[in-house]
Amino acid sequence: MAEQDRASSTAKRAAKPTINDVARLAGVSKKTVSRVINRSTLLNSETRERVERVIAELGYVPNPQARALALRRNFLIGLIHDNPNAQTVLNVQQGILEALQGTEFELVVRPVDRRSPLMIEDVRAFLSRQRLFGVLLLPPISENDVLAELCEELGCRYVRMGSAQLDDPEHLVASNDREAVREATTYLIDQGHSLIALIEGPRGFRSAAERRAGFEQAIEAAGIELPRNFIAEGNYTFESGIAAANRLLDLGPPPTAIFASNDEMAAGVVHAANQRGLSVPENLSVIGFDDTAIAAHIWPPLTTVRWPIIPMARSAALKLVGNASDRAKAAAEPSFFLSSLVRRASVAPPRP
Amino acid sequence: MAEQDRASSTAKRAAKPTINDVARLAGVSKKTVSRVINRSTLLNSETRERVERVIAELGYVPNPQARALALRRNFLIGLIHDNPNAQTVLNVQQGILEALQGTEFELVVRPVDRRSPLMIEDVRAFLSRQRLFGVLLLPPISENDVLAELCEELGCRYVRMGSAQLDDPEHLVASNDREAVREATTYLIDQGHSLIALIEGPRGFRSAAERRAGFEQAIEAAGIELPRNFIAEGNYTFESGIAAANRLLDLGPPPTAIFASNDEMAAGVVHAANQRGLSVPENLSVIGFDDTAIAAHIWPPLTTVRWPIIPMARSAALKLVGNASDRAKAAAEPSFFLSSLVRRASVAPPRP
DNA sequence: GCATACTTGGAAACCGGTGTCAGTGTATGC
DNA sequence: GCATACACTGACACCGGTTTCCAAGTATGC
Repeated sequence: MAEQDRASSTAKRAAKPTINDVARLAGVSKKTVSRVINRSTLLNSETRERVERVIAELGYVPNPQARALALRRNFLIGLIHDNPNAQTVLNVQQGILEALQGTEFELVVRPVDRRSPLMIEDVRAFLSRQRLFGVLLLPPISENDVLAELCEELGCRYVRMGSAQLDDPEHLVASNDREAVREATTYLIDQGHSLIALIEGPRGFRSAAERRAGFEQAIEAAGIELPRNFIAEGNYTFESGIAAANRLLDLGPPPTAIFASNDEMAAGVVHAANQRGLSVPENLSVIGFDDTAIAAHIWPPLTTVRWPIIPMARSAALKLVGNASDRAKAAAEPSFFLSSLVRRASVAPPRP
Repeated sequence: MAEQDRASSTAKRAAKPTINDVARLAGVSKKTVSRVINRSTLLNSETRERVERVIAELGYVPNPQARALALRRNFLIGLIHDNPNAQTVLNVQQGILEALQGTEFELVVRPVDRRSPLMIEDVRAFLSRQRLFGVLLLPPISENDVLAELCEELGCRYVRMGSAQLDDPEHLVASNDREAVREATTYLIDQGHSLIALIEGPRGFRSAAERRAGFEQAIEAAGIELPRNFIAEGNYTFESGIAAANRLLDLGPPPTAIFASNDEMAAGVVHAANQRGLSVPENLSVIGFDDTAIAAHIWPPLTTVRWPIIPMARSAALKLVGNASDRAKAAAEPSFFLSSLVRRASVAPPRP
């Protein structure tokens, strides 16, 4: 019953020419056609031409499912992420697709819920079901070592993106968040600020720890002594930025500058300042991190750290698929990217 | 050479149990295992149990490529889009994935460039190569009839999303943009505005035309006579919103309220107003469209039209995959969604 | 008790490609 | 002129599932 149903529902689809049709019309064997498709060098140019003519005539396109079965691997790259920022995720997708352009690989997206206890099992089911060629892991979930081990266990290639230490260039594409944040904080200090607060990312995230470390290094280097509660925690969302800003601005004395660990939270800080009748940058300087679209689009335009996520994603994807054909090239793909400060209008010297 | 290389590169991957292993260990034939997997009713419950035990023991998962080959269809849904708004695209992905949750379908994303002359050929290559189960088309590219015909021609199921007329409920999920914009414009009129400008979307887009029609209906119903140049064109980006706002605010007299055809452009209007020292909503009222994250995140929070894109995407996906198993259910899936006004803080009566 | 219908399970073909290996035809070496 | 090497091609098995077809077992009707 169910079987019949399924059969009839596919019956209407147009029958496509197969490799057998091509072989028959060209008067050669399947294998020869396969050789033409795969650019084998062991081929008489006359035969190749004849087969190619038939292929063009028929509009033959190899069936990727059959290929995947015979080759015991498919051409799907997975993107596993739980990043809350839409622009970041889309930028990553863009970078990956740039790298995949012209190849036979396609991108399958898989958002997951970091907080779900079933997350790991969910990913396990996904990976064993689909047997992807490989996966890319986006921060913050890329920091989860269990996930990386799961990939190893299931024999699935993977590349992690993030601000982690450069301990494994084959599986990691990273950026120098720590130095970039130090630079940004030093910029605030150079502008004359000494009451500088930090809104950090969630505890347990390497990116959060790296950014905090950069902040603290700069503060320490300047010999500044900060009140303990000048470090607030957020969870990378706009709302958490508002909440953290309100906590900080209620302090006595309040900070004259706030570094938020991503743009989303920085936008929340600007929002909270506006709500309180404080103007940015006159009453409060703000710096964000990421340089996503929102940074340029709010008022005032946000001074922020540009995180080169698109090149990072492209590089990660090349590393992943390059691994298949050209290991050397894949290994040569850069694993480390530099973030840098973008100066816009949300920073000014503190009012005397 | 190349063949050898490929073979060796896959050799390291863990060998997974196949249906043959299960059959052998359970002491039954492949077909019986297949029947268990596919929940066929023609099975002794004792046999089923035995097979299921072996499946669990081995951790057997059917190979989707082999299934796809045998069934002559795969389990991939494509999302073809050229939407400039990250939040919209991600919301759509979220809606689709909610619908696909628990099914064997996966989502493949495919951004395209609407302006490229190769776009159609690009999509054709994509569709004939991958032989997807079906595709979802996002606006604005969903309005391209050539694309829909291409899907028909290639025998690829499709569902279009957009603000188009409800002419084909099997292939379309739409919203009532026109009425929603009329409502929003009427709200501005009720607040006392009569110098109301429109920033419309690009010519040739049905969504742009629908929204403009709603605007004009409201203006006409109120008996307002607008200067011709109170309708400016944008292209749905933040920057085009700034440019259009500057053109409008340079007019004499300038508008006291601006309706922008999406939030991105509305944010640009707010940005431009701030740059000119105008405050929103005191000196200028602004309404957007979409209710994406940016609407709530800029200051002041944007009054906007909520476009129920997530439920629309979910419904579109259900329509697409439901089509396979349960035509009736798919047809029953709603094809029409209501947009409604969300009142925030960017609208106030005009200053006397 | 036997014919019949209905379950249940297996053998073999098939989906559309790729890998292995043997066979043919031509160039080269002696 | 014959043996050998090499380039090219095809027959066939195989990837891991589903489907067709048939046979055997079992329940039911008479």
